[in-house]
Amino acid sequence: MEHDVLKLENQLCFPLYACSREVVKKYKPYLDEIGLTYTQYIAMMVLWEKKTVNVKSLGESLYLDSGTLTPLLKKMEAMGLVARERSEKDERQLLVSITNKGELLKNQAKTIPARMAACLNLNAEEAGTLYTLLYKTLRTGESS
Amino acid sequence: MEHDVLKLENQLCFPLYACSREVVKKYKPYLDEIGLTYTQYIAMMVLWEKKTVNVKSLGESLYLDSGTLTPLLKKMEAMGLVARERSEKDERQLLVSITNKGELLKNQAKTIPARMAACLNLNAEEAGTLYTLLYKTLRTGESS
DNA sequence: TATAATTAAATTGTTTTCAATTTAAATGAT
DNA sequence: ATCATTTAAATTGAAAACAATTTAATTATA
Repeated sequence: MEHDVLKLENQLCFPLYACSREVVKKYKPYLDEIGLTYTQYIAMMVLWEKKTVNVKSLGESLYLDSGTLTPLLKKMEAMGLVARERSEKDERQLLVSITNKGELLKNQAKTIPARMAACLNLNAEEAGTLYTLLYKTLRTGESS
Repeated sequence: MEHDVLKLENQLCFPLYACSREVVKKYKPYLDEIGLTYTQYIAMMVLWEKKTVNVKSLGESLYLDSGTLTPLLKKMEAMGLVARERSEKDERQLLVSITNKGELLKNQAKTIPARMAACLNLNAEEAGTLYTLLYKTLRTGESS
């Protein structure tokens, strides 16, 4: 009865990986209602809060790089949710700004968090603990 | 100072999604040493334990479907890590079996979990709590 | 038995993600 | 001022993941 360090059920990373994908999948029906993918949804969250961000800082917020964000933002621009324009102060930077249409979407989105939370059957304390541990892990070696 | 339910920092799903990707990225240098991707690595874990599984049950173990697994397993077959053959009892099923070469890889892999754990800076209690909460969330609505 | 329904993989097409490179702009050093 | 370095996005190419469909085999039903 050895403790096998390579057994799937003895890993911490695996439930993290699987849980993340399953939870994102659970969002799909709600996000379909407002025409967003999960990645677009979290990008909109940043924009609902900040109104304008450059790609770099959006990427830092979402832990995504320009390889992911550039096509995502072009599609969101085509959907009329954001505008993209170069910074005048620094032409290297692309400023992404929320449009009126993007602002209006927030009204339709605001019921989603509560409906999702209801899916998860964690109580408030458990959710808080999970949140804290995930952010602690996320901040590990932020330098990478 | 309203509590904005659509603020990124008020979400539980986001650190889950970001943390999962960051942790998988942390595996990369270790997995590169043995020539596996993360998905191949967790598939190997199931095979190191079970020796033979069909695609369906492998998918249930990993929360992945044949659309992901078929190309993954074909590549792993080309790498000589697994063999693929139809079940004689039920020709619909494809049996995936570990090869000698696949078995040997376990020796090289066995140092990985401890080295990864050292990266995460969670103590044993925190890791245990996180593990439990992730599996609780993962099992929510297993019917999906 | 014949037909319908179900199941398991594979396939197709799309999206996401990431690594690595490229391009262009800004900054720093000589 | 010139050249080197750094930085920000974009691009390219590959892998991963998923939805939806297809194919073939099995099981259930009429």
